Amino acid sequence: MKNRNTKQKQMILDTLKKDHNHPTIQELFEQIVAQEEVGQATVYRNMSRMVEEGLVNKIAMPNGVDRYDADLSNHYHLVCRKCGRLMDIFDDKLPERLMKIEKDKHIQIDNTSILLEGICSDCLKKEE
Amino acid sequence: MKNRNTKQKQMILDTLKKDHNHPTIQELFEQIVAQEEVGQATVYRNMSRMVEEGLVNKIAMPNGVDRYDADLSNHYHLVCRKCGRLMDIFDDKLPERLMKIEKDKHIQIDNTSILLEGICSDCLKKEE
DNA sequence: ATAATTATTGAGAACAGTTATCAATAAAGG
DNA sequence: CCTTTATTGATAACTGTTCTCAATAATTAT
Repeated sequence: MKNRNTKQKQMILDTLKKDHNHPTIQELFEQIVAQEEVGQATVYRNMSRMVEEGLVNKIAMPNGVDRYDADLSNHYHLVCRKCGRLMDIFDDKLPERLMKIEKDKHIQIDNTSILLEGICSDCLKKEE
Repeated sequence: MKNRNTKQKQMILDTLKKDHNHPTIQELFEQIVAQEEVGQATVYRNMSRMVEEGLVNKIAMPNGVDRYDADLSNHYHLVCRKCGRLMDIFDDKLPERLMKIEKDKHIQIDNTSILLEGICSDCLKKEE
């Protein structure tokens, strides 16, 4: 008798799945509270549990608060220092290289987080 | 008349350079205070400035407090979930791949942080 | 169905790490 | 030296997160 399904938990996951902007917990909380009564402790609790369960990914940000991502596909992120957005970066060769490292260095890699800091393509275009 | 040299600032940088365990600010503070009078606000202030100046790297940890690194060479990190240590990972092919991504995606990458989570070679050996 | 059990919730207190405040100190330059 | 002003140290304030605990509600047993 563990890990019950509650409407709050479902609401939190649904909200994150719809939000493709890698929201913080506070941002998630605001969206959810607008639709339904939820305590923010509940959002914190469920988020960390869902991260443990692998339902959701946490993105540790260099200067600030963690962000969350319901997209579990193998991808990376770029935080743009112009517009501040966190963009998805997909690349199929990077995982191969990481597997090579895993073998060469005799380590076991369970999770990879790659955070690039720089300027996104949109902002680069505008600069010209 | 900006950016003066103080003995505190020097002390902080020296201490970080000697500590190869990617200490947190609190850990740094304890080491420094043992030798000399320093306020912890001073350590916080100088660390964030030194990160801005590029003298030092900040490592955003997934579950917890940021760690710092005075080794500016191009390398990555593995946090071991057995021993908890943060190990350096050097690989010369990864930067090439990232430069390829930079070109392909039309983005500008100023900084790359790669944090692998898993088990270090020492702990893997012990497990057998 | 109904009752019993217990995981989950919500509100707020507590906590940890970090930043801001401000008078005192001490670098840097004249 | 003397002046200027960046930096320091102590502490208060702040922010994001976790903890506490009684109330609630999801599951299991009756």
